[in-house]
Amino acid sequence: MVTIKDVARESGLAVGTISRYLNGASVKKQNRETIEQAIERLGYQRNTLARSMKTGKSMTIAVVVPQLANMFCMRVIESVERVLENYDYSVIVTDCNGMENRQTEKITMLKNRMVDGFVLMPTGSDAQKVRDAAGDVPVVLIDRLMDLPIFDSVVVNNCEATYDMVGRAVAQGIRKIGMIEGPQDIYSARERLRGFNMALGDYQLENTYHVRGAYSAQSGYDAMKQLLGYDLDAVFVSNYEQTLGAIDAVSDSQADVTILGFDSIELVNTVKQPYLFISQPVEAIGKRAAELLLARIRDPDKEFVNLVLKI
Amino acid sequence: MVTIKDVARESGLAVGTISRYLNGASVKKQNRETIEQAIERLGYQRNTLARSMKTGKSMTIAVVVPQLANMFCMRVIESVERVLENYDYSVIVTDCNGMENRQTEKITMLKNRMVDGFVLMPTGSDAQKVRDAAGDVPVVLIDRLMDLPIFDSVVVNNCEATYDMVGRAVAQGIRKIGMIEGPQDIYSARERLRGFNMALGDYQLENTYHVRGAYSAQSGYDAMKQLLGYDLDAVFVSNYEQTLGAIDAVSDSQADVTILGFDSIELVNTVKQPYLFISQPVEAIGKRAAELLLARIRDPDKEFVNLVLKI
DNA sequence: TTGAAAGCGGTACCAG
DNA sequence: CTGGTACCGCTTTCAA
Repeated sequence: MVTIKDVARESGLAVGTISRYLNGASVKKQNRETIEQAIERLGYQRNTLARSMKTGKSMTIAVVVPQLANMFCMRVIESVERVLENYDYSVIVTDCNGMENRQTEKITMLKNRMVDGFVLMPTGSDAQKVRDAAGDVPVVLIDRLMDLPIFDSVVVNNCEATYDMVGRAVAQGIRKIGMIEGPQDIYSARERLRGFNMALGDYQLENTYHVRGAYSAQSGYDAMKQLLGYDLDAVFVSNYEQTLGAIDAVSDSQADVTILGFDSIELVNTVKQPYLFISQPVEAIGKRAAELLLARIRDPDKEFVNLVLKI
Repeated sequence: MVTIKDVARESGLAVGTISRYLNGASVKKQNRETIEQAIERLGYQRNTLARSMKTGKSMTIAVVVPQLANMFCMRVIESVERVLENYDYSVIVTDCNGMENRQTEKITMLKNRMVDGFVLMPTGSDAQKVRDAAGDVPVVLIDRLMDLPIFDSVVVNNCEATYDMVGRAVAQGIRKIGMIEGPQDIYSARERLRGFNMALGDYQLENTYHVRGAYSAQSGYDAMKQLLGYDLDAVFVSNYEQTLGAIDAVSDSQADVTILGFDSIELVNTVKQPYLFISQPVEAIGKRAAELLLARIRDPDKEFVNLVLKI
């Protein structure tokens, strides 16, 4: 490994001078050229680790999500990255496999690697645990809120969006609507349920049936199979994965049920059953999260900002 | 930040002793307890950066892919991670947005962060460029090969699998088969085309039409629209994203065409058109790649291993 | 502007 | 088994 010392020796200058050159401080023109040549000749590359150790910053942001194989997460992250790269931050991604203690471990490990900030789609809702793991490194929450308002965050108006979507269904003459709920320890699932129940009340809908399931296709499938036993015009499904399963179930049973769900699914046009969906602004979520994080890094003591994007 | 020195002071021992304790060397029982208490009291956490700097290893593996929002990539990565975590490696993921120079940049940056190895789903095929960027850090290729055999790799038998699938279609009486090719700078696209052409010859299939497209749904849609202008029983589509578009196109046109493709798509059961597919062993790809990488890290000078998984 | 030297938080060697 | 210390590669004073 060729180090700054090698460059110093090669160019006949002091290490400090090379360092200052590397960091854009002013260096006599002649020396600058000597240095550039030496670097070129030696193929020197700055050791980011050593640098981070001195400066305490790594110019790296970590994104932590429940799982990688999730299109919603990944699309949000791509957006986060697009913003952050403009500010010379690198983005690294990790998942915690939906396990809260793994999440804590990963955050701790990343903090000890001196990442400068976290974008977190949280698993569990113990904010204090996250805060402890992250130390004083900024954290921005996306998609889900936790039990304490001690982070910046970007979420969508799940409750209202759900409410509105039921409204649209009602406007189409649909009145018997079932629901596949998500896990109630997940913020979005709770909010969507809340919105659904509000709509039930306001529109005076009756004959409704709820089944609770995990955020997975299998669970969506099973839940839908159950609901198909009832006399229902439509079923609201709490998330993307569940929707995949639900559609499969309806298709299997040749049933005639409108599905209301979150996020457009692939091949949405080829699905036979009527499917009304709410599109989440993935691009905007990522962008705003990145911006919040940058702002927080600049000013660690500013007030928390909790963004609710209207769908 | 609480350092090893603080722990030394707090416990009245020398830094060296603390370090040795941390690394699992033998420490007198009494001292061990003192240290543990001090660590507990102070909330000490080892600084991974400093450690990496001394040891030259970071216990981190980087996975670099063309894009994050790609289920195939992510499922492979999850598998990689499952293996590597057993060996105490952390996995971080980055994408290069399908740009070769970005890929080089990312690899360089990660090397300078002292990652211990790369799992790379390459963009472009300039192996030397990757080797230069990675320095002497091990690289294992997945899914795609490059122009020089200077890396370990795990790919599937794209050519044969494609050939066989066409054979199966022929066995069903299908003879007029079109093809949506992938970008020919991508290994898998070339191999699949090769397999397809071999089948054309061996089965003496005629009336075939090819359209070349990008690995994207839009491109698959457009290509299929074109092909639907011909008299075809089936169309072989080169990858997952293209297939999504192709199915959409067929559905739009109410055409009656069997689609042959790679990877099972979501909602595959609800798709009206007949769809024959080849499932890639994502789990195995990731597992084998991780194992190759571990082996290479252990023995940097062993011969390159190029695995071709039979589908 | 530059060189010399003191660290950043660890690890590893050496003498005891 | 322990303490002391040099050093990893870089940044950042401090004098000159």
